[in-house]
Amino acid sequence: MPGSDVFTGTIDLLILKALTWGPRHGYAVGRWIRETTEDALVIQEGALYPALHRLERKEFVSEQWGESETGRQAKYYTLTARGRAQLRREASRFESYATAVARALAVT
Amino acid sequence: MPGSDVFTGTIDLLILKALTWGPRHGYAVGRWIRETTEDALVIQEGALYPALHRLERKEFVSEQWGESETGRQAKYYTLTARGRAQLRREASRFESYATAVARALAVT
DNA sequence: GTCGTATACCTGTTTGAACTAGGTATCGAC
DNA sequence: GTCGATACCTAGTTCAAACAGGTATACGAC
Repeated sequence: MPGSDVFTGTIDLLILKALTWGPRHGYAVGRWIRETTEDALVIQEGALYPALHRLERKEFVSEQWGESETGRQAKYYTLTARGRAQLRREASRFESYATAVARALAVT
Repeated sequence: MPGSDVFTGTIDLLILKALTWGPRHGYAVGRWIRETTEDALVIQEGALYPALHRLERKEFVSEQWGESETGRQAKYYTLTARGRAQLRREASRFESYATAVARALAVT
């Protein structure tokens, strides 16, 4: 993960979160992450699309081609039941992890 | 990062933090991380020692052989000025990153 | 005595996520 | 007509972390 812009593992988590309100296409997922984190997290396309395919292989999301708001063909991703469970697991793991690190950093 | 036990990049951060109170040897660094995070973070030795060598190469820490509390030879690591600066940078990066992710996860 | 456990170090190999750096194509605006 | 935004893709590279071993000392239990 050369540049280390992103902490490994959080991309999947954020993608799953982005899909909690219904199907979204890949490009929109990336935009959602960038926007809701106010540019603090920008997922490169070379990381985003492989991550989506990875999640599809693991059956955390399913794919459907559809039409985007702009009238273009786009691949929509839908959170599966397994994906929803995975999101809960990963979110709680991230939180306890972040808390643990923050606690360690706070030691004086 | 196979098992995904640890979010990439945080090992270095925690090692640097562990050295803020003076020199510590590698084994003690690993123990400190495990103890202060109450087993939430257990750094494998196969990740810990290479990380220490990496930080040494980058001149964030320096090495000195010494005697441990148990009277054994042990390699002590000391935070350099550059290491201290790196710790500040990485700690603040982690905090803003964790905050951004937490904010995204909190969206309803 | 030797057996297990904790201490203390090490590295070769593999894995795989993220990055780099390209590529294709459509559409509206200027 | 070309520029930017949208929308998708993947081959190749990097390198942190995990895996899976290894060495050696000290100490108490048995």
